[in-house]
Amino acid sequence: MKNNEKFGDATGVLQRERPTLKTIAFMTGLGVTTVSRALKDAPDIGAETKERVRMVARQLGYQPNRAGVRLRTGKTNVIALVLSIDEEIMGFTSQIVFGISDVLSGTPYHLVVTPYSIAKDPLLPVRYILDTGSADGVIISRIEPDDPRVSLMIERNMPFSTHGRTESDLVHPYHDFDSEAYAYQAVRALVAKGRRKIALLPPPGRLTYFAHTRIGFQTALHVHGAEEIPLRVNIDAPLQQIRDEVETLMRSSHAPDGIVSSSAAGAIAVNAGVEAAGCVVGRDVDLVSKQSTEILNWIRPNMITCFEDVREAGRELARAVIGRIEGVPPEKLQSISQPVWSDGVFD
Amino acid sequence: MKNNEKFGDATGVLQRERPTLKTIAFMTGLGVTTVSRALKDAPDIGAETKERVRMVARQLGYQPNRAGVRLRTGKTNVIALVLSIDEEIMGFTSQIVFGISDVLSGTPYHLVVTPYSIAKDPLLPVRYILDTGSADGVIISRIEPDDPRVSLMIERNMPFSTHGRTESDLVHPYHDFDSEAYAYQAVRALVAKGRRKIALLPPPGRLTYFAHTRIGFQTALHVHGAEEIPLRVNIDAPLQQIRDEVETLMRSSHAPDGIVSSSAAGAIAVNAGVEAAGCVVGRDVDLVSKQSTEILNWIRPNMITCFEDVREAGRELARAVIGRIEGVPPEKLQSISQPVWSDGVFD
DNA sequence: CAATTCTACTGTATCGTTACAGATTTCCCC
DNA sequence: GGGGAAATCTGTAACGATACAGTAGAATTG
Repeated sequence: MKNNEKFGDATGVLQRERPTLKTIAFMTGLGVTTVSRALKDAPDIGAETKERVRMVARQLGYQPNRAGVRLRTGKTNVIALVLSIDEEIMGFTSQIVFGISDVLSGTPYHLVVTPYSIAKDPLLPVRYILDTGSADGVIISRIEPDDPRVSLMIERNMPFSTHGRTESDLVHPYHDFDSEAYAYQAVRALVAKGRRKIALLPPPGRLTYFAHTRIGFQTALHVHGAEEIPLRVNIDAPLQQIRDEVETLMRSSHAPDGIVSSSAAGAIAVNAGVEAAGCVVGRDVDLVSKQSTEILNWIRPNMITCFEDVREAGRELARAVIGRIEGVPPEKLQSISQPVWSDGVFD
Repeated sequence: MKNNEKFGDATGVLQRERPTLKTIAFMTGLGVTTVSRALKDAPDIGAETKERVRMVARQLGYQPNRAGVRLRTGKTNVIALVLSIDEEIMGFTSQIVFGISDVLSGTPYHLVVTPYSIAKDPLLPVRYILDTGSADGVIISRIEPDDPRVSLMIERNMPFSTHGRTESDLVHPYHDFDSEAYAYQAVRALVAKGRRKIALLPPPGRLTYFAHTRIGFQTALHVHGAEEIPLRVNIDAPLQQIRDEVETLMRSSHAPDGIVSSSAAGAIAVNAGVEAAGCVVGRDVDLVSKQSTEILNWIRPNMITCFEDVREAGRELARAVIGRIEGVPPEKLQSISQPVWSDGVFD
């Protein structure tokens, strides 16, 4: 018996080799197939046998060999997170990674991080994953209204979820922050403070939530009778450029008395610009921003901030891909999180 | 011939199936083994054959099936990054991930992120990787002087690199920031500004770089004739606690006139504490911090800052593990990065 | 009680790759 | 021209898991 090579050492010394189905089969006296089926609770295996197999497996610390499963079934047990390296630096990435891990840690899935540069083709990493079948599910961010990655993955039948929405009529799982509500409420908060000349530091125009932000912003301006002071940068611009642009604006005759920023890093640059122009946030101008950590409040307590729970977003996204892998219809895997304003903004 | 099932479609329509060695073997008329060996440039394959195989492989967009390789050879082509979820929030994690990816993107390695909580056993994730053989190499951080993960991985012969050093005599690859130099130079900078009563917000005492930091700090105090004002928190404490501690200290009779922080987030809390006590950084007290983004300078331009290039650290760490995997001796895979002070600190 | 169905289990082939032990052909040398 | 080495190439088995098509024996049925 060939098995003996592996099990012949009856002295009881350290069993170094990693246990496989064969090990369990040998120990229980069953066939490998039976063991395999017993461990997945197949209906054609006797209850007592299952129990016995499970006990031995537990005792040996058996963990299925991922390569074996993957080769035979095609199931990788991998979720790929496709990240832009140009993503906001301030904790966004780590929070989303940790959020995803929160959920995956209770599953057999591993998280593979696949960064790309928006300077190159954003389709590349997705194509790679599709062509090599290297993941069971994919999470992407920086979604565009008609994102080619979304249509590609749907066409190729790859489960995925997106951080952000598209605007095509392709139905897919997503999690998104309600940027329209955010912008609307931001303006409302400024108006409540008596501000009427309001500038917006928006997301890049390519991304879907740019439109959401603008709609909320403009609606609120209209409803509350405020006026937009145009600003010619977005949050993807270098901080220095945002600062300079804001400084110029603040020194001009049409300086805003309120500014809404779509990112924490952007708000920091805006604040620097305001101060460079000799103004003070909270006195000459009010500044609203969203943030994924509490950092802004530590820096300038009189900034008006709302919290976007990116870690929870990560959790939602992970739940969504897994749901999709398990066959849940996409329309049941969509969620939108609401802005949470810090104390005192709205009462 | 069984192959025909796969290649019988002579109409030339879409070759959807992913190509394997068998595909190439069929197209070139060679054996599977030959193709395999040709692609790895084995010496017993004819030059012309190799060329032909490479051409066909390229043309088909052949990519070796990772599960096949892994099952047969045990090589996973995976680097595992083991991260504490309690890691500094401000971009540390993302920078290190992107740095590692910079290097891995030119290799067949994928990056798997494995977070853990320091509340639980830090050995767990490492043990899991060792027991399941799920990576060819591991990167860990938050290194302790006698880190059990290091001895475990050496014992089990798992290539790894560490962000931070140990103090045992186990030789292993690492990358570290020179915290001793940082603390020394930080004190020197404060003394140069006329400060003499200096407090330190150190790393947690468990970690190796706590000692490095303290040595640099105390040496500089001694050399430059300054005095330590004790502070009873470390950078792992909640920001609120740091703030309160600093505020109390600043209000006391033995308030420091200089503070050195070992993290950017810590510096923000320190600054808040200083201001809460009615003092101003740059006037009543000078504050030195290191940071991995430029954020502090945007917030409080008169903080004294030095830059720790965490992304480059990620690159170094990735190069180091890969070196180790390829058999480079560990002592050749050690590096220490020096603090880079912002303009004007030292001239 | 023979025929059928059920229950519980098992052997074989296979996924894609590579290690290993040949096999075939050519070439060289004495 | 026979022996042997060198140069190329190839078939088989194996890694660990699972799909599938059985099989043996017990239970049920008419």
